[in-house]
Amino acid sequence: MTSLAEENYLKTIYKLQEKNGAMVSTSALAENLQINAASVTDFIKKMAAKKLISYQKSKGVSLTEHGRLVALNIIRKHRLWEVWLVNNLGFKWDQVHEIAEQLEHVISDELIENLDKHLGYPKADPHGDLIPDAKGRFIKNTSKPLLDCTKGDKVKFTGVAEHSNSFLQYLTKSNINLGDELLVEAIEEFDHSFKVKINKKERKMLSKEVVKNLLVVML
Amino acid sequence: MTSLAEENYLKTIYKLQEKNGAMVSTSALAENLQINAASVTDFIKKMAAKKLISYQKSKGVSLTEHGRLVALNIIRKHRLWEVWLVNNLGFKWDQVHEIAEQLEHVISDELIENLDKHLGYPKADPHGDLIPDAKGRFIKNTSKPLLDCTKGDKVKFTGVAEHSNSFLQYLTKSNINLGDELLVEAIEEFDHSFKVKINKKERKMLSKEVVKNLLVVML
DNA sequence: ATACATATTTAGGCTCACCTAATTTTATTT
DNA sequence: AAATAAAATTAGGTGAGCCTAAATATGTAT
Repeated sequence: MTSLAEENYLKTIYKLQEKNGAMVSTSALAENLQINAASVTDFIKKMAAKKLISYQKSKGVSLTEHGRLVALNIIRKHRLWEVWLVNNLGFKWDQVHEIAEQLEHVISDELIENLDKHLGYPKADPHGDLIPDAKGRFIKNTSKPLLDCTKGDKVKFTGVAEHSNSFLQYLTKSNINLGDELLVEAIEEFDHSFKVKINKKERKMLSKEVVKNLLVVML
Repeated sequence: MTSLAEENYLKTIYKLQEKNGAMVSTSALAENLQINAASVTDFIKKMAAKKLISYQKSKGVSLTEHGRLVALNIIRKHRLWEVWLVNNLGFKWDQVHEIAEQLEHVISDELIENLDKHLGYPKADPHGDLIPDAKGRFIKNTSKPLLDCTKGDKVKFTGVAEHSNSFLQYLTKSNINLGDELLVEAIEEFDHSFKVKINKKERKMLSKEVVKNLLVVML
């Protein structure tokens, strides 16, 4: 029903809408999909005709309710596959994105439901991103950037706001892992770096750039 | 490197070569791929140019060594995924083909090696078809059709020569499963049907059409 | 060997998802 | 408000992988 290209457009529009609000521009789409803007204009017209998105000429696109559900289904599949790759196949969290980008397009509702069951109905993927259910619903998310915390806060590291391999690998080699307890011992006023205690053991300095991208929940 | 279409052609050529000998005709390919013969002619020319197959005009095609290795790699992936679907996700042997047809095209050597390991390096898929290793090598296959057995033979059911859902479902509802021990108690001369004892318990009559498609090894 | 049937190839065309170059629209600066 | 820059669209074109219809080659029966 929806082609590979359509699925990739929908997923990208969804993510850009999450990040920047309602309307997604042609150029933002082109940039993120690595496709020429002229091609994007072409394609979004066809998607609008299929009622996957609504398109206002020169103003950008947004997902229709239908398009949103299709996008969430792809995201659901992507994240479930990532869980499987990490938990069952021994991949690291910085190795699974590309593979999941392929697996997410495999079509079989039964496969996905069986996979979900097999994995124990996980609520989040290896990066802490929440996994929507088959109807596109998320559990409530109470996480926020560590940056928003203050001295003395005790929190749990539950996700990342930045998914680049360099950031993920930085965390891995710093031995900071999902689920770790972080205690904010001090915040340097000058550069907004944090001194944190990890799992009641190690102390670490984290730059503002890092704490901005660590998502945590209060303990 | 190889496209989805190329992979499907290679796989189909491999299977037809296995079944009918060296040369595969345009029409056989067209029929099996459900593609118009004219399109096939077109496509095989391009594949020959890429040295995936050798093509003699109006005579048919055969795999080059390179093409054969690519084909075996797809088959390897297909069969490993089938094992996973049945052993880990709870699918039945008649439900996995279509899903594996999609999964087999996912590209990641590391994924396949990790999957192989995760599954415990299986030697055969849920239908008893042997799984080639990463270099395209099979273990030696000693199976033969039950039809070739004689009265008194005690054998193990290890595979099927016919993969249609109707045959697989017939076996399932007859409670005949891979690994079962079969004892040939009698062979009816008239219609070549077999009377067999299954797992030292049940007796069953099996038509010639059935015994022809049951692959067994001597015990 | 000729006629006929079947298989294969050639020729021309289509859709999908992309492209470049040129044009138009929108936003920003002066 | 006019000039300029940036974004978006239009127009025309490409390759992959398919199609139909027509032409040619191959195989079989008489």
